[in-house]
Amino acid sequence: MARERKFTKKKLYETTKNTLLQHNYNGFTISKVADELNVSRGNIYKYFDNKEELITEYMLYEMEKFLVELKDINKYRGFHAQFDFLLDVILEDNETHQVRGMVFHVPAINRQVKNNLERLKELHQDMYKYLQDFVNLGRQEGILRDSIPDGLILGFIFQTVDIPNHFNIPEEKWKTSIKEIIRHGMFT
Amino acid sequence: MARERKFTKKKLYETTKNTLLQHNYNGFTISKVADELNVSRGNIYKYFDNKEELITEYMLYEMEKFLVELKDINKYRGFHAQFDFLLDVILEDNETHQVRGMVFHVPAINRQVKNNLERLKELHQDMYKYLQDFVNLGRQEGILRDSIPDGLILGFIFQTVDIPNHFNIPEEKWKTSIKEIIRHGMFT
DNA sequence: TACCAAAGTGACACAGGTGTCAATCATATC
DNA sequence: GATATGATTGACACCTGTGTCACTTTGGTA
Repeated sequence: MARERKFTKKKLYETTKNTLLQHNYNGFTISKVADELNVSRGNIYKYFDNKEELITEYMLYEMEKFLVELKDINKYRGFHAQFDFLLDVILEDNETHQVRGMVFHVPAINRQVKNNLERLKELHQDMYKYLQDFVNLGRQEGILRDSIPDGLILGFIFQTVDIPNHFNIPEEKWKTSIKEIIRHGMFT
Repeated sequence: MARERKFTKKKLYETTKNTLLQHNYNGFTISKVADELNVSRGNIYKYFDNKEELITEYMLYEMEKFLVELKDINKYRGFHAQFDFLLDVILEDNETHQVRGMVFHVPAINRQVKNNLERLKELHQDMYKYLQDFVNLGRQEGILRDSIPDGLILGFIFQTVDIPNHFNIPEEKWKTSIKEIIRHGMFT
């Protein structure tokens, strides 16, 4: 029918993610993405009207992927098993969670972007429902400290997985240490 | 002698800090700072040749202030007392620590900025000396878990104080919960 | 092999930020 | 009141990124 595309949607999203991680929302430009893909800027505008649409659509893609994974948390019985699963999932692609925080920087410049942002908000609420069930289970089983408010429990988990591994501690050691520190802190 | 200034250096630094927090390094512009101060852009260039100089000099100002506070850690005897002091200091102006992370985005565009960045690196190392002594003390006193590597201990503390308080938990409750969770985790 | 639809390009006008500088303004001091 | 000095401003030229669009390229199909 027509010419072959120089990049797939997946490759484009991957580049979007890397560019966001490297330069943050404000340093993100279509030019950088185009350069990275060895493609002209105009080409990208064939698929996305502006960078806000590209970014929000990439975010929807990531968020939907994450929710599919997260749903499996209910396959696990007991809080301890769910905790282990959740941490594995989050640690696996913690980069995604860094990107998620940038949502607040995206201005709703038009109807399309506005819709995407609203849909993202919905997905975010879905995510919180699963996580809240998880926290409730922990409370029921008497595993989570009563003195720590719900808002801090989840904030704590998401913040902890983003600790930069500056000293390049090996991945397995890193993961088990992170879990241990979340469970029992750093004091003996 | 001459006309009165429309803003003090302190006020300028304060605005710089707020603008950085709100827009990140890449969204930071001299225009925004000037607007905030109700002053013309050109006026700010009388005191700083470019935004990199403004930002790095502001960072030096904050870092020096922080180090003066941090030095007092040695007035406290025993790891528990030092831990309590350190967390109070960091939680007090945790915004400053968010800004510190932006150092890596500042390009060394000229000699002056390069010097500032080098000086910042030195101060950062000074800071780490104090913190490493603190960690060593915790190890000596057998309070810190052996299984958790040094690199994670400090990363953990700095990351934890940046947890966003989305649910507006009252400050005192927040602080004590943060300390508790760092000390003993969220499991019973 | 000629066609044509989708993929891709580069040039254009525009928007906003940068850094400079001559001109203007405010005020302490004489 | 005149004056000198430092503060402040706004206009200028430049740069980078944006979004658009007419045009070119590619390759499957009639």
